[in-house]
Amino acid sequence: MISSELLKGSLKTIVLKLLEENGRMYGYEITRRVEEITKGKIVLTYGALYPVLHKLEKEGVLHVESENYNNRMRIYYSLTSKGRSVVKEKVQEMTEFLKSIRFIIDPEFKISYE
Amino acid sequence: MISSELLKGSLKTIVLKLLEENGRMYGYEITRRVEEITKGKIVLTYGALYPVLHKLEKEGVLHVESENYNNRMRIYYSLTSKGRSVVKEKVQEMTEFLKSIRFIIDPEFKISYE
DNA sequence: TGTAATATATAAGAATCTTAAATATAATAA
DNA sequence: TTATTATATTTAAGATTCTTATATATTACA
Repeated sequence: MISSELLKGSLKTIVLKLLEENGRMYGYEITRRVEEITKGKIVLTYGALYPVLHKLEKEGVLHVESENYNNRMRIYYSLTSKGRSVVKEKVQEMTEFLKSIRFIIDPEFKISYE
Repeated sequence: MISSELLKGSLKTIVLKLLEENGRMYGYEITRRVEEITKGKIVLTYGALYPVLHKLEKEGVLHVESENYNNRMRIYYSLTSKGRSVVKEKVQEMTEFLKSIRFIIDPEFKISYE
């Protein structure tokens, strides 16, 4: 499993991108999906995820709908129009970051890339 | 330029990898090199870099030599034997992280990869 | 003579994440 | 039937990391 240290800073981007792909999701579902996609390598903790969801809602990036499913509360999140533009910026930035890190981590990559 | 938020957690790995590649470097040189490699996209601040170097020294990961160059103090850092094994772990972890993030950020990548 | 570049240090504060505990229901296994 | 696992969210305390700002000092260049 990937140490949480590396995860710092990328949580928001992960959440927003998943919402862009899937339309709407609830918190628990997001953690499950991330584990599934990364084969257990990235595990989001609830203590990190839920506060981020609340913050993104306050910022007008996410829209919220509470629903009851089998007597269990589910709070669905989806992107607002602001959210759809924020996710594009975040993904662009992440892509630049991935490329930059690869230049450092894997110098061979840089040579073959240029 | 890449927001510092994304950088959180990867600073140590960047520093250690540069030292693995270059043998020994001083702090200021590390910031210059990172800017050069990433074409200014990643900029390390001194307030983040120097404390990390001190910490890695305390942990026995870095070896330190002070030298005087043109009446200017330079503190050279290089990997200890422990450092050489730590950098391998860190790079391995970073590689897994990059791959996992790409699975999320760029779902097309996942399809073509599997 | 002044400004930019070189070179390191560190304190105060902000932001983010971890850990842990709390709450509650449904489903499954023993 | 009872215990455990899975589902679902919340939030507080503490740790960690990074930013911002300030301090110090020399060399190079305009």
